Amino acid sequence: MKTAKARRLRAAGWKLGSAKDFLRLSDQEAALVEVKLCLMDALRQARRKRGISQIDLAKRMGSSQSRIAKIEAGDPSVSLDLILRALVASGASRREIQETLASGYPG
Amino acid sequence: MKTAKARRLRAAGWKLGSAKDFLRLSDQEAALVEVKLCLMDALRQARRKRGISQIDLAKRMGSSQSRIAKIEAGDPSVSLDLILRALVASGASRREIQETLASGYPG
DNA sequence: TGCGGTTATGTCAGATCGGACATATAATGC
DNA sequence: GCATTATATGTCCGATCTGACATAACCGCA
Repeated sequence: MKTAKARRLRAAGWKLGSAKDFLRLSDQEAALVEVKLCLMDALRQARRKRGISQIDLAKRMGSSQSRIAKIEAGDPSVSLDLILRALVASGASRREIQETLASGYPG
Repeated sequence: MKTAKARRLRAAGWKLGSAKDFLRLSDQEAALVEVKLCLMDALRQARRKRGISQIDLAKRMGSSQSRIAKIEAGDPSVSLDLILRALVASGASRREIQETLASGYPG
C-alpha cells in the first residue's frame, strides 16, 4: 500500500495508527479497511437489489436508519460485525459475501 | 437452526437476544456466531501452521496474549474485527479465510 | 522435582461502537 | 409549489470491546 492510499483513507476519517506504528501495522490495517469498504458497498447493492429501504432493513435487524446510512457511507464508526449483520439481514447470499470478500482482501 | 444449537451457544456464553426478539433475530445472529466460531478455529490453525506463539502474534498486531487466547477459546467478548485482524496478522491467505467462511456461513 | 516457555482465565479502566433522536438534504409524485 | 418518502449527517449516552495486567494451569525437558 502506498502513502497515497493511506492519505485517502485518512481523509475519509479512518485512523490508521500514528507515526511510529504506521510502518509496522499499516498494511494489515489497510487490508481490513479495504475489506470493510467493499462490504459496505456490497450492502447498498444487496439492499437495492431487493428493493428495501434503509428503514426496512433497520427494522429487520433491530437497528436504525441512520446506522444503515453510516454503513453504506463507509463511516469509520461501523464495525465488521455490524456490516455482516446488515448483509445477512438484507438477504445477501453466502456467495455474494464471499465474492465481495474475494475482491477486497488481497493475497 | 434448532433450539438445541441455540442452547449450545448459550451455554458457551453467547447471548442470543431475549425471548421476544429470539424468534425474529435468532437465525441471523446464530449464523454470525457460527461464522465467528469458525474463524476463531481457523486462527489457531493458521497460527500453529506457521509456528508462532500467541505472544508473537499479539506483538505483531499490537494486542496481548490473553486476547489471542480468548479469540481461540471462542470467547464471546471478541469482535469479528479482532478475529480478522488476527487472521491477517497471522499470515492467513485470502483463500484460507474464504474457505473458512464457506464452511461457516450457510446459504 | 524445578524451570522456562506457552496457553488459559479473570478483572478492569479506557476506548470504541451502537441505537436513538434531531435535523438536513435529496428524490419522487401530485 | 408542496407533500411524502428516502437518505445523509451530527450528537449523545449506554453498551460492548480491548489491551494490559495478574495469575493459574499446562507442557516438555534436564
